[in-house]
Amino acid sequence: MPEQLKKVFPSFSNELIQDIKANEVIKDFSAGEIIMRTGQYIKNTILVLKGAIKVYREDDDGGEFFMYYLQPGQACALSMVCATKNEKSQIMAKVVDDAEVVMVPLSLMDKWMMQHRSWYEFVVGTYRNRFEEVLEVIDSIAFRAMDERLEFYLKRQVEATGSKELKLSHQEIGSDLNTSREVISRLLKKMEQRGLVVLHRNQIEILM
Amino acid sequence: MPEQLKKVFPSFSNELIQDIKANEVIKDFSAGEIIMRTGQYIKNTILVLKGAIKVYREDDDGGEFFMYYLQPGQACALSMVCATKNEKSQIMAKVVDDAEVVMVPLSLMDKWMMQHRSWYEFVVGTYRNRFEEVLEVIDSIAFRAMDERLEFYLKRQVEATGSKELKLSHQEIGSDLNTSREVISRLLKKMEQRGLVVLHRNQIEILM
DNA sequence: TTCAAAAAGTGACAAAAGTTACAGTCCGCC
DNA sequence: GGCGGACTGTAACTTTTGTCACTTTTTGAA
Repeated sequence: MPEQLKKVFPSFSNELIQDIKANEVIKDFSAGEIIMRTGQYIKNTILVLKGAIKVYREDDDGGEFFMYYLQPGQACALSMVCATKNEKSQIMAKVVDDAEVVMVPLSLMDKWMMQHRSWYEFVVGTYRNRFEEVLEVIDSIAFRAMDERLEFYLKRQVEATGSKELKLSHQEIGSDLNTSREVISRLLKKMEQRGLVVLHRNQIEILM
Repeated sequence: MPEQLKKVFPSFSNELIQDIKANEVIKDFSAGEIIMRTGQYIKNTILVLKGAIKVYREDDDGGEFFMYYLQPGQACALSMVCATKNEKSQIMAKVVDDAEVVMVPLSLMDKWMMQHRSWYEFVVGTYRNRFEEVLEVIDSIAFRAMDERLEFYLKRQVEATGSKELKLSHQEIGSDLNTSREVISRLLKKMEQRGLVVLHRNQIEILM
């Protein structure tokens, strides 16, 4: 297990790995499970060892808006700055590929920040990367119309999954982008006509 | 001057204040000036002593999308995690009320994080607050139509300026929300009819 | 094999937002 | 007091997006 940690988080120092090992709880989640709900109290920082997790922002009427993926080697930025306070989660995290995650008690965060240079750098880097990713999401919704937002969304899925065969239904894309299935179907058809994608049932082949 | 720092940043320890004092450069900016441009290299962390600064996200075609205010006692979150790397600014910051800011060289960031508990807590808190604010901005554009986005925008202006008399033209609101002046005029008129605002030239009186 | 549910295609229409065009109003300045 | 520029109001129109209704296709389970 420490070998796996070291492999997935190569920047961590050996002492840090030891410390994590001494305090870790490893949990398995299967696809479809919800790791964290909006409003729930955050007690742990989450480090992803395996699988894929989609992070959403929710509104009051049940809408879900996709923000980013958590992949192996990454961590939930928000859970890292909740400090000791009784902070509630501002996001919802859903497992899409069977996942294995390390849960680190929040109480250790501050200590490790001071003790472990590699942890400090990881946290700061995580924060910066997430912030920048969220800014790009803002760009797409603030400046772009739905057709471009869809392209942006598909490109991110390709990046995140490392595959050009996306296993997604029009319905799922629609709810990730907070629009309707019909709109997505319409736009995908146009993209197919432009030669950017090939459509199959439950699968989209990206040619871009 | 150290008194002013202590007053505006009451959580800072005396040692931290001394350290800042030893390294600070204080700069004045007048309304309309741009403190930071998109793509510019970040060399300093910015602490606001006085005035008001609006932070924008820009797109390639000259569009500007308002994200949040920087007020006295606050700092630019993004400039705090740029670390030593040659990071480029992802945002644009425009002074709207004559401002006085402390510029702290980025090179000191890491050191202070380790040395000064109160700096560490300030940075982490800044990060959390900005992230949460940005998430709310995402909510407004992802889930809400323009009429509700406008209300959200006006409420934030009231909060930020501490006044219910907003000195804003329809044009400025339109470009902050990345829409046209006409749309804003239309929606404001409707809000006036609903009794939520009173419209004047270059000024909106908020009754909510 | 059949049947129900999920997925996808599509036309028709409604609503929201963006665009164009122009008129009226207020303000500071000469 | 008059002039030019910035600000605001508004009608008419287009485009984009959302919604409704219905069909067809595919898949998996009984």
